[in-house]
Amino acid sequence: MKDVAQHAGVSTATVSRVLNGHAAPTPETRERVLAAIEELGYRPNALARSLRTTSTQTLGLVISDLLNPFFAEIARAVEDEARSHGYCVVIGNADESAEQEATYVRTLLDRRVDGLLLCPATDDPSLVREVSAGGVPLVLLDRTVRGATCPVVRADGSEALTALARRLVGAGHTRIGVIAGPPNTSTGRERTDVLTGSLGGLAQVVHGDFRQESGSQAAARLVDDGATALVAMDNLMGLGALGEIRARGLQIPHDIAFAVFDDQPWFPLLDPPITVIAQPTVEMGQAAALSLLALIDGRQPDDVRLTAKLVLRGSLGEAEL
Amino acid sequence: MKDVAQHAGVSTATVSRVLNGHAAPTPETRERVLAAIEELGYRPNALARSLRTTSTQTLGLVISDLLNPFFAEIARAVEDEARSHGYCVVIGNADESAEQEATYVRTLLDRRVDGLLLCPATDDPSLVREVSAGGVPLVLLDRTVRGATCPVVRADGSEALTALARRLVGAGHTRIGVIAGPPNTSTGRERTDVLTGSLGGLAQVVHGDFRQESGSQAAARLVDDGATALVAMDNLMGLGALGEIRARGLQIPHDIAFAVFDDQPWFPLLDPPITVIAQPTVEMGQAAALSLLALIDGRQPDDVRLTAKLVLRGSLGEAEL
DNA sequence: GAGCAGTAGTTAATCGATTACACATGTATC
DNA sequence: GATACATGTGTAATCGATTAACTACTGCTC
Repeated sequence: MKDVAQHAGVSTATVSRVLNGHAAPTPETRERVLAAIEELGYRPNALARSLRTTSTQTLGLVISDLLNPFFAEIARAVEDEARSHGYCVVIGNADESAEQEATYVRTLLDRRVDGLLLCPATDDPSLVREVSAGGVPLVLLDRTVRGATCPVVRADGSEALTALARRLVGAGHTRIGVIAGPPNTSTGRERTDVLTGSLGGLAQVVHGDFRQESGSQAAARLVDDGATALVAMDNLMGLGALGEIRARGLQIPHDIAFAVFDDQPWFPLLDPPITVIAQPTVEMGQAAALSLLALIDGRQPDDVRLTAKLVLRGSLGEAEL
Repeated sequence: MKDVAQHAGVSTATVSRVLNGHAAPTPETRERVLAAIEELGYRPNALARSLRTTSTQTLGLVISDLLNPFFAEIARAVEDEARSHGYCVVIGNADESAEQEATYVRTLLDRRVDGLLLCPATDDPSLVREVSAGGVPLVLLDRTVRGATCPVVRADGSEALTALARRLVGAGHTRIGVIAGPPNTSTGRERTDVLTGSLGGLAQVVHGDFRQESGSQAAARLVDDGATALVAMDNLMGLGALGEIRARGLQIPHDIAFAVFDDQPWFPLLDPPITVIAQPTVEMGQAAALSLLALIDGRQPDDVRLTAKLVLRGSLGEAEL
């Protein structure tokens, strides 16, 4: 910057004003400065700028697993929305581990992100408190924590789950296997509670960890126990369950009815196509980014609840008639 | 930091020394400083530190599309490897657009990443030159550019493609549809060249853009033209092609043989499971991260070529006998 | 022509760390 | 007891920007 100033025969203050579009400099000076910038190929140092202004134009996003297409889609949406507002997004992968999540959150805070989007790995509010205590704008995404005091953006699957339960019961299933998420996550618990609630005693629950492997294991146990219908509570566990079903040579829906919470582009390609509860991922990402930007802006956004929808495709068999 | 120093009754220099594990401070002073840090909940400002040290402990990763599981997996691997070396990764989404790619690269440079991993959207070397001119360590990943002068990490699918071609020809296919990537990407061109080369005149090529929609369209055209076998050059176009095949009610492999470049966890779940050329994505990500770290370290890593493997699963029909 | 306002630009403090250099103290050596 | 050397700590410059406060100049009014 000093070089540019010298080159243009002005002070660094003037260069800075040109850079930041301040009113002061004469069109003529402005020209000279811009020419010097061009000539020297100067690019401002964002670190120095941020240090001075205490704004990094950066949002932090900590998610559980980038390999989970659900989160990838959310990340993508957040990123798009943020960019269109002039913000960058730094993504952190917590790998469903509370410890790694905490590490990442702290790293992001150390780098002075302007705000943080968090998909909490567990119910535990301590990390959220820590962030709030630091005064950093925070929005929770997809999941919440006990006694959360910050805006939350999530999908509401109750209606869809109730509808799904009604169909399963209506079709005469009496042993319905639920491959649930971890009970210490809000999504894991709530979805399962709603579904088992509506199934009134017909449900058998096995908890997984939102990963493929746990899906296969849960499916194996539930099928062994005589389940005639299986509902997986996220797409990765669904993938695992489908693998197990296939490995056992079971036919959907003839031998077993099947549904997944979370849609994926390849579900319609299976035979039969898989019935799902589709979450509005893109909207969730957008809404979360917007809430966070509002918070950064000093406004107080409301919580957002978007509805997930039941999409019938055939894998429930007669339950879809 | 000043507060901590005051609290511990020392100067900021000493605090800094404790923080950075310098030899100097007395165990006793160290204790006092650490106590003060603890008490005040002090966390060092990474911006200020980076400004002073000119090192951000951050790598930039610019990929074409986070929604493409291939890149998501790579991103994940890069991130893991980087973290284990004490580095953070900032991911940028170029969305297969050269322009957005350039924007992102510049943003990352402005933030003074210590090194950059780039999956170039096109063959054009100008962006790469710009980065190199800036003296920032750079490694290309998955794709290369014309006359690249920096380390490149990629998968070599020649052998697998040749093997695939041999099988298709051997099984008597005479109109083989190739859903190719964009000709202005190295992967798009090279894969297609190798395959069509080994198919010796039996290939019909339609270029897509590595996205689902273009896959369906290409598949539609090729099937209309009488193709009895289809090869998609990446998983998203493969997804699109499968959709089209299904929409037309064609049976794999009876009506049409099918294979995809890129494996995905759900390919084995289809009926029949899809034959693929699997790329070692995790290894690619790791290798790229390691190469970049080496470069940052002042060493000169070699190019890395990992081999992609043909995985036969049944979707080629008699070609797999 | 003195007084005032307005404009364009400069000087220097500042953000929060790191670190070369200076300084004070204690120990070993002759 | 003077000299040298090691050791622990403090002082202040520095990284590259932003910006409040100030200066210099022009032009206008009375």
